[in-house]
Amino acid sequence: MSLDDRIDTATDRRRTAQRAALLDAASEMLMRGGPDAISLRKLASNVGTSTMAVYTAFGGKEGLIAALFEEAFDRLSTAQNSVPRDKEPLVWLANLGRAYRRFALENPSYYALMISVTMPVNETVRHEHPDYSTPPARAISRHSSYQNLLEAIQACVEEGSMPADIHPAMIADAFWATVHGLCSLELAGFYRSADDAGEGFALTCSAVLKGLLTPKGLVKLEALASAGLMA
Amino acid sequence: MSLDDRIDTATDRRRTAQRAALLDAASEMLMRGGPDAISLRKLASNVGTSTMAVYTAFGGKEGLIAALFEEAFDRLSTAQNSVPRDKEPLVWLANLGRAYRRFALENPSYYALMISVTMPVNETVRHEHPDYSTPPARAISRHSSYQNLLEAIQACVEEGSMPADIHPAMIADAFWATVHGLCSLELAGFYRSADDAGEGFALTCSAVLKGLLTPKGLVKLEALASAGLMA
DNA sequence: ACGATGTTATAACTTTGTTATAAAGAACTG
DNA sequence: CAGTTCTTTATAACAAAGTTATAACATCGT
Repeated sequence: MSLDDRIDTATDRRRTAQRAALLDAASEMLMRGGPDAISLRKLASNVGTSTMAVYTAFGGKEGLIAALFEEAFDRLSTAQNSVPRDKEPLVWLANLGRAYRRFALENPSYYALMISVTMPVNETVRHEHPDYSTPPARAISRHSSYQNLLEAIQACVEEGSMPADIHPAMIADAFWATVHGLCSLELAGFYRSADDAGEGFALTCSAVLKGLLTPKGLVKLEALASAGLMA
Repeated sequence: MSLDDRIDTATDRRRTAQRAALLDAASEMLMRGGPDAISLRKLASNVGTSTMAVYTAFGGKEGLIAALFEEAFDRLSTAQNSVPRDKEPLVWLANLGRAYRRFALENPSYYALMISVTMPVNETVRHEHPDYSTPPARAISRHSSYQNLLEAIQACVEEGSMPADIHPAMIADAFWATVHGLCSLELAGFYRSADDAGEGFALTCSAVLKGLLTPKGLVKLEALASAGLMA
C-alpha cells in the first residue's frame, strides 16, 4: 500500500465540503466589503460552524485569504484561457488585454485582493502561500495567465511584428504593467464613466502596443485595424 | 475682531506640535509595516500621550490616516514640482515620469497608502477626506501633480507632437496609468532587480509615449533621443 | 468494537478601535 | 487677578476580532 492512494473517505468528503462552504462564504464577504470585511466569527456563524473550522481547514485567517488568493488567480487564468488563440498574434494580444480588463471589472474584490499582495502593505498572503513567499510577487511570471501573454508576445516576435532584440518577457511586462495600471485606475473610480474608461483602455493599449512594434508590425496593425479585426 | 485672526496662543502651538509628533510617529509606523501596523495605543505610547490625543487631533484613526494620505500627496506634488519645466515638452514629460517613479521608490509606504485608496478595498480615506469623498478617487485629476502632467501634455499638443483631436486629459490618463502600473509592479517586487525594473520602466514609458505621438512628434522624439536628451 | 487520530464547540486571552467620564489645564471675562 | 467656561487629557470600560487551550465528539483503521 503506497502512501498516496488515500480513499475518498467520509471525513475526507466532509472536509472538502467544509472547505468549500467556508471559501464560498468568505468570497461573498470579500465581495461585499473587501478582505477586512471577513470576520472569522461571522464567517463561521454564516456557515454554521465555529471559528475552529477555519483553523483546521486553512490554518487561520491568513490561510483562508491565501486560498481566496489562489481562487482569484484561477479565475484570472480561466478568463485568459478562454480567449481564443487567434492566428493573428496582434489580435490575440489585444483580446488578452480586453479579457484581463473584463476579469477585473467582473471580479473587483478578487482583483483587489490579487494586487493587494503586490503591495508591500499586505503581509498576509506573502508569508502563507508557498509559491509567493520567497520571491514576493515575482512568481506570477510562472503563472498560467502570464504564460499566455508571453506566448502571444513570442508569436508577435516570430512573425516579425515585434523586435527580436528585446527579451520577450520585457515586452510582456510592458504590456502587462500598462493593462494593470489601467484596470487599477478604473476600479478606483478614476474615470467618469465606464465608456470613458473603455475609451482610455483602448487608447492606452493601442498606444503601448504601437510603441512596441517593429515597422513591419505597424503595417500589420494598420491592416488589421482597417479590416476591423482589432475592435 | 474678525473671526479669522486667531492669535498663536500656547494651546494652539501645543496642538500643532502634538499633531506633528503624532504624524511623525505614525508615518514611521507606516513605513515599518504598512497602515495595519499603526496601532493607536502603540502610537500614543511612542509619543508619550494617550490615545485620546489622536481623537482630539484627527477625530480617530481614519482621520489620522487621512492626514497621512494628504502628506503622501504633498510629497508627490513636491516631487513633481521639482522637475524643471524643460522647454522641450517631451523631455519634460519623460522627466515627470521618472520623478514619479523616484517618488514611489523613495516613499513606498506612502505610495502604497495612496493607491490603497484607489482600491475598493480601503474605505478608510474615502469617507474621511473632504476632496476624496464624493467622487471616489477621481478628484486626483484636480490635484497639483496631475496638473503638471496635463500641462506637459498640452505643451506637446501645442507643438504638434501629440494629436489635437484627442482630449489632452485622455492622453495624460494614458501616460499616468502606464507609469502607475509600472511602479505598482516594481514595488510589488515583480522585477528581479532594480536595473531590470529601470529598464522595463524606460522601455514601457518610451513605448506608450511613441504610441501617443503624431508623426511630427515621432521625428522630434527621434531627434531628442539621438541628442541624448531623453535619458 | 476499541483505541488512536483528528475535528469541533466552548470559553478564555490578547489586541485594537472607540466611547464615557472625570480630572486637569488653558482661555476668556469681569 | 479671580472665576467661569471650554478644551484636552488620562483612565477605564466596552465591543469586536484573531488566536489559543481544552475537553467533548466523531471518525477511521485494526
